[in-house]
Amino acid sequence: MPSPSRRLSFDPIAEARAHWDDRWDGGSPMAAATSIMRAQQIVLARVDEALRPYGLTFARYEALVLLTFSRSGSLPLGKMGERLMVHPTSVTNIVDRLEAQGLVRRTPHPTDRRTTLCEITDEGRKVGAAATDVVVGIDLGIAGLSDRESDQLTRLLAKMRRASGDFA
Amino acid sequence: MPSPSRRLSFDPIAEARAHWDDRWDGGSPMAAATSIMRAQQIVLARVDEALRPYGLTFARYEALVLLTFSRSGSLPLGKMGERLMVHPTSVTNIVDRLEAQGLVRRTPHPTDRRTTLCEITDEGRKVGAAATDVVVGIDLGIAGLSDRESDQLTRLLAKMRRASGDFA
DNA sequence: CCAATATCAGAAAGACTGAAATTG
DNA sequence: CCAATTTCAGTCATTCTGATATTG
Repeated sequence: MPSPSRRLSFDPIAEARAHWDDRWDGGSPMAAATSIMRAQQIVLARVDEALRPYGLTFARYEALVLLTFSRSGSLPLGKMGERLMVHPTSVTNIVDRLEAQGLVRRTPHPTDRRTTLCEITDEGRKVGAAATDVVVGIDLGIAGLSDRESDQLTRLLAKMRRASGDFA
Repeated sequence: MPSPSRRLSFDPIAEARAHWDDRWDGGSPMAAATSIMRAQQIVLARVDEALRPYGLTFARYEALVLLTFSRSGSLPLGKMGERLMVHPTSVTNIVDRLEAQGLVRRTPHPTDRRTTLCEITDEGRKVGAAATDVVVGIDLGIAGLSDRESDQLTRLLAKMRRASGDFA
């Protein structure tokens, strides 16, 4: 449990919003940005807790899922970094750990010998599936929203991500 | 800059969503949770970059703003931890650094001698205001949204946070 | 004696910089 | 010779656990 997080009796962001508007312009984006930061803490705490029994962090879990969803079950490390938005050296670290757990293996790229492929193992698929069962089973913090609202949230964040250059 | 992050040619979450729905229920909350995680990376990267000239991280900046907005300009460390959702030892660390920068000072609590107050200094108010000018000036990643959409986003996330026990 | 508060020591995970090795 | 890919060494900031001192 990352945060002892006793429940507050009020919404700290709504309160801060009032102060923002008193002194600065741009209260809307500021409140939205702060909301994103805080929501992320909640989601991350729950997911990491759910993944702990599997020896996975959210970052490693995401890598595993990415490989599961890929056509060949393998991807160049560089591609993984792009998709997961992580530093090249962090990819190395993530794959190191997954490989030590036997969930992925490094294989040479068939044509480009500079690149290394990361391939998910059978065990990796098993663990990934089991972990996903747990993750979809817990309340991700999103449970307070209907599917319609969840999708609306996803859509708004997609618009924001697109404008930020996350994708085209 | 945390992520080299070349722009992708597609939305990775929309793509993953299709795979989710093929194999599991609960695609909506999963996509929303993943969107939150990814949006946070974008916001954090931009804010941290903007704050670097001031020697502040987002966590320390938030602490500074929290004190600025407080009535007396000071708060017990424990209260700060609750508000910022950080571990008690992390509060100690944050305040240590802010104090070393001369932006806050520790003062004894008038009645409860167990607790320590963290008080913002004049310099802290100055730096906090200057940093805020920069933060509201940059594109937080939210610029792709109208104020109306930003507020909608904030509202959805507030609903989610409330349901998650963030506040009552 | 118990609870709350803050701190400390230590460990761990993560992310970054800068450099190197290999290959296209 | 330059660019791309990955790795390594090292550092740094952060965060957690467990323990401790102090006080209510």
